[in-house]
Amino acid sequence: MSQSNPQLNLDNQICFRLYNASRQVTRLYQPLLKEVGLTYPQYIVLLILWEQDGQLVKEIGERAELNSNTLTPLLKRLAERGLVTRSKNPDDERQTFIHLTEAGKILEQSCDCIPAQMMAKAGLSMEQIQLLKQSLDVLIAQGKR
Amino acid sequence: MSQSNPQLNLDNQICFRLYNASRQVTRLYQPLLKEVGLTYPQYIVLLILWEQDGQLVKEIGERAELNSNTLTPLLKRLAERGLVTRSKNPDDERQTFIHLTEAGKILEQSCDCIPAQMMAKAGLSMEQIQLLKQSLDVLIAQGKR
DNA sequence: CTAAATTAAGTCGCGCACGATTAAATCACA
DNA sequence: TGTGATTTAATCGTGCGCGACTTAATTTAG
Repeated sequence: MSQSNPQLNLDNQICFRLYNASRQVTRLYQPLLKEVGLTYPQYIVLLILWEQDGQLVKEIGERAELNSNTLTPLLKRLAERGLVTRSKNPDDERQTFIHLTEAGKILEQSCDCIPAQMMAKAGLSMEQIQLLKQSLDVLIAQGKR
Repeated sequence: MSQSNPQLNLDNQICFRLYNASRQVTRLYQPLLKEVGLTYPQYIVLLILWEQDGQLVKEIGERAELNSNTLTPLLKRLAERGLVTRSKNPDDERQTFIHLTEAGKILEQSCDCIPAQMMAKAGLSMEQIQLLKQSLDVLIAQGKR
């Protein structure tokens, strides 16, 4: 151990685990998402739209914690694939509404089985899941202060 | 709730929290890392080198769970900033050794205070940290199966 | 001893993330 | 009513992540 400061040790660093765990989970999703031709962030955005269709870019951004510099190109790709439409709000031309197309709505059914498959892959008990959720929510809340 | 499948609901999805928490933590690090001019992945790689200097690209990759297609450009940037050197192993010319420069070693001292500051920012108890680590380790292990 | 297989690093292309900036529309209010 | 401030989306540049591939060196198997 050439480490002077034990706190710098990677094994003690929550940051490193979080960074890796997040990428591992994305990798776990990949084979499932590949079947429906979606990337992980695209899937997140569609989850938001399946929850509530016809949202503004800003509203999707607040839910996903992503800004227009990430969302605009992503949404354009979803539009090119015919999963969503992008239309200006005539009452306020600064705003862009995102609506699901029929294809986008139908895709929800194809994704129905993904959460259950992921739960199985993750290998966590319901109890562990609950604890993990709580800890992550604290971290997420801290970032917003 | 326009949601047919309750498992698809974002609030129930661990994936979404993990994805957000990971980015939030990166954002929490940013003001601290900006002072030393590092990105978050660069900091991770330097943590690995501060733990053990003189590693192969492959070894760093195993520790960080990153491949050469991510590491090579990142290491080149660190080399351009004079924090590491890249040198072929004369005994096996396929391999590239990464060594810290003096500047790279000195930078460790500047980063000494980062873990403690992050612990304060994260707002988690030691108990919560331990639980979080355990859950994340399970997820990370699942990804490797 | 050489041909095939393996290994390590690098290259390429795409899609995020995100800071910084811009442009346009709307709002506030003097 | 005009004008400066604010809001919203889009644009731009940089740096990851990662799948797919290439290149070069080394190992192995026959």
